[in-house]
Amino acid sequence: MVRVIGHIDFDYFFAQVEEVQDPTLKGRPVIVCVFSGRTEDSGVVSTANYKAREYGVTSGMPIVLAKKKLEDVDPAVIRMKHEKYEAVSDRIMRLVEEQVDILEQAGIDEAFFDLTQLSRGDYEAARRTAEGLKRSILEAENLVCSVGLGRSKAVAKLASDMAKPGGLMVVSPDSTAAFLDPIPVNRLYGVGPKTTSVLRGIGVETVGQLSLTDAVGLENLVGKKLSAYLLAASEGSDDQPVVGGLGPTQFSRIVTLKRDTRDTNEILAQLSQGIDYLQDRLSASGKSFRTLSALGILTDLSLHTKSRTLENPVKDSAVLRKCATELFSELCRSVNGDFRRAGIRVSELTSIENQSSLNEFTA
DNA sequence: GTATGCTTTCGGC
DNA sequence: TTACGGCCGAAAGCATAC
Repeated sequence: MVRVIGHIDFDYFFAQVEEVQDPTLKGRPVIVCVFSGRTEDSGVVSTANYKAREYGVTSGMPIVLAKKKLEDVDPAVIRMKHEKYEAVSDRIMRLVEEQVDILEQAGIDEAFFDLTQLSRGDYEAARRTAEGLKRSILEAENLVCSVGLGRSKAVAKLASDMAKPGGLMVVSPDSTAAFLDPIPVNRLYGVGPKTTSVLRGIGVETVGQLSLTDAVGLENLVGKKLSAYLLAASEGSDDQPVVGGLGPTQFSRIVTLKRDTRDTNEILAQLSQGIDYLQDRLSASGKSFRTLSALGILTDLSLHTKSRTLENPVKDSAVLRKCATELFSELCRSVNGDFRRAGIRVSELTSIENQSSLNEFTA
């Protein structure tokens, strides 16, 4: 049976949550900002509502610049409160989960879902379900979202994107080819700048052109595995499943330092709470990590990292601290300038149950 | 040579 | 004129193994 996959995306999520909580904000430009604490207004815009975007404000823009662009129009400048948005997101995700076969959360403000069983492959039935979803979210939380339906995760995601703001786009199996054909190849999952430029080299700019590419020639160019995937994806027929119950695959903490420095001890002191936080998250989720990375962002905003993968997963806080110290020491030695921001990340997470059963096998 | 795993960097939100 | 976060997962760049 042809699958029915959905993607849901909460529009300008953080700013919209703020609007719902304070209806007097509606109609005004709203920017939700991360303040780094360096100086009064140092930091960036995380999310801008559509009114603010009309004046050229985008996410990632320095707060000072956004304020300048909005100086004549009385913007609401709001400090980001992540826990608040997370609570709203959790409620919405649970609401959606009740109405679909499987839900796969993909970040705080988006998720994939599978409606194949529920709709019995009928796209009109699925459309009604999607409309019901949007309605229930509007009734329960007053929040607008965009939804896309299609035969694969990639198609569903592209469709929800095109449905913004606040719409629903259904790409039936029959209309999939026509929908995908004009889309630039770099919009496909798995296609970054490198692959895009390789494809451009053989005159392939759009997904439609990709689907007409000679399989053998493509294989010689990008390898067997990627070429098979690309050709499947170009027809919307890749079969990546929607997987429920997945947690995050990495935890990280990054801070803006009190002052620029390349002193290992100074950096570690300011990251100390962050390390504790990662330890707490590991414990709370029952995970061990195998890879630890030290991240540093120089004053020119360039990113530098050092990472280490251990032979076996660990959850021990002493190991975490010791490795972090060593990695930062190496990182500081390897760069020329001073760091403005520093962070730490644990990845290659495994749950403790898996680890013990693995030990039984390897013992 | 192709697949796999690790490290580093990139890009989206 | 400049200004500049904190996450996440993906992509690319390698090294090594078969």
